[in-house]
Amino acid sequence: MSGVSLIPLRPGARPGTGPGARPGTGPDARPGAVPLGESERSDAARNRELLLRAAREFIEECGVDGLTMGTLAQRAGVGKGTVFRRFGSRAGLMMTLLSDAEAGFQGRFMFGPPPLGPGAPPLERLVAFGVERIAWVLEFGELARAADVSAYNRFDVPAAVLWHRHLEMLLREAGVTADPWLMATSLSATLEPERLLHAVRVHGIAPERLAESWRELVSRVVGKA
Amino acid sequence: MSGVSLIPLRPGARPGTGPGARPGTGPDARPGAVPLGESERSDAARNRELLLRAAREFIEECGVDGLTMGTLAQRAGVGKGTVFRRFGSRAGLMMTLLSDAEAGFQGRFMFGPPPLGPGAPPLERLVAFGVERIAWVLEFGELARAADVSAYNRFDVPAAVLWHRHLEMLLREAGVTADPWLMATSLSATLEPERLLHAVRVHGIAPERLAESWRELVSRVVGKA
DNA sequence: ATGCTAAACGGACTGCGGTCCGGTTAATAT
DNA sequence: ATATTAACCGGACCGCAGTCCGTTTAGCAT
Repeated sequence: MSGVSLIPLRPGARPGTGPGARPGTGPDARPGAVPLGESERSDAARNRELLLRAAREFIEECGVDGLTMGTLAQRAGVGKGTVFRRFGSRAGLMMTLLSDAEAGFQGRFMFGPPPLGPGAPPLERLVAFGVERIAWVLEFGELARAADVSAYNRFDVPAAVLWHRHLEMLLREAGVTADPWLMATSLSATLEPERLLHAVRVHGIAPERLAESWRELVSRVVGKA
Repeated sequence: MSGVSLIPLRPGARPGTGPGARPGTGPDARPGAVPLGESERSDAARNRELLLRAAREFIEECGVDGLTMGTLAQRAGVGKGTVFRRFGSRAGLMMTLLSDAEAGFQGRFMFGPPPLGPGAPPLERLVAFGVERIAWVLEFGELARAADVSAYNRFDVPAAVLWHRHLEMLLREAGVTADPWLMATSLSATLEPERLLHAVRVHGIAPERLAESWRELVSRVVGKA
């Protein structure tokens, strides 16, 4: 429970107010991006912590799918409106819950030691990225699935954009000249939580096999098969 | 409005009764797979046609997202329960609406003329499959998106299993020995309606560019770059 | 025609995500 | 201490997907 995302998962800058908050209605109105540095009222901060703690407890007991916004509000002893003001939506809540894990992953592939971080050859970094991501999804995928907002803009969440750019950059460095943007899109698709979880849970695919297939795929894509 | 799926989109054999119908409760109970050949009561058939017609009209006017089950029932002049008994769920309704287009696509890649159908070299068939699929998604993707049931088993819908097997077979024929099953999974992921639609609608990617990238991808995967 | 029964019908009902708005309170200025 | 006010609070409310169950009816046997 510490650290803030290097790149936030959600567009809104503040950890509390999500994009779901109504724009421009009533005194609560606040533009999506706050100038940063604005502080939170003490009761708001207290309730946020209360809610996050309650949410984690509840998920521990009943699983991600068992958590409803109403129950959470009740359990935390606050009104339902408060939950939605803080997190914008159920997906927003899940993103907040994920933000530490996400920040850790981002930190490792951007600044960490090779081969995941900078310093290794691009192909090795690509392989490491996928392998690490697969492990990450196996650990946090349930939450990640619940954090997927249903609209298209699921791919425009800052974290997703960051992974995509990272993949695209590595592809370019590896010498892929044929539409690296779309190639990165295809690679991202391969690493989607829903599919990965399905392969493991329903078809009993071993994680190592996923990793090996990823290695094969990226090797062929960069032409070093 | 003719023709029935070669491989149904939904597990239930009958065009009406979906998997969502409660199993074993009350007189309506009917096992998922009916022995086939069982006939439909005339009022049921009439209402099904009524509902499908109304649904198509409504979608024409208000778009897929504008269609709610309650409104549809009202518009067709039947009860809400009837809509759900017929189609099981909103996703089931959408699948039914898609079934003609889906059957057409299936027929073309399984029995149609090369290069999509049998007769062409596997790589060419792979390329054709993706290109055709991209065009299909651009036409029916909105409906396909709404037909995606939210659970994992979205990938276990018969039609999805069929595409997957088709891709896997072509990969094997093309000489891919490294885990064709997972490779087919990655390729399927690339062709998902949600991502394709996002690329086109949000990022303004031209369909030809999608097709070209697909060609590049499969070429590299089969090692004929 | 009449009676029987399984299937179909329909609308009230539940639970959930998400919104609204009148009342409350923390922070600041005086 | 007191006044001011912007932010926050809470729970009633809405629309929608999906379920339940008492009622009706098509199809068939007599």
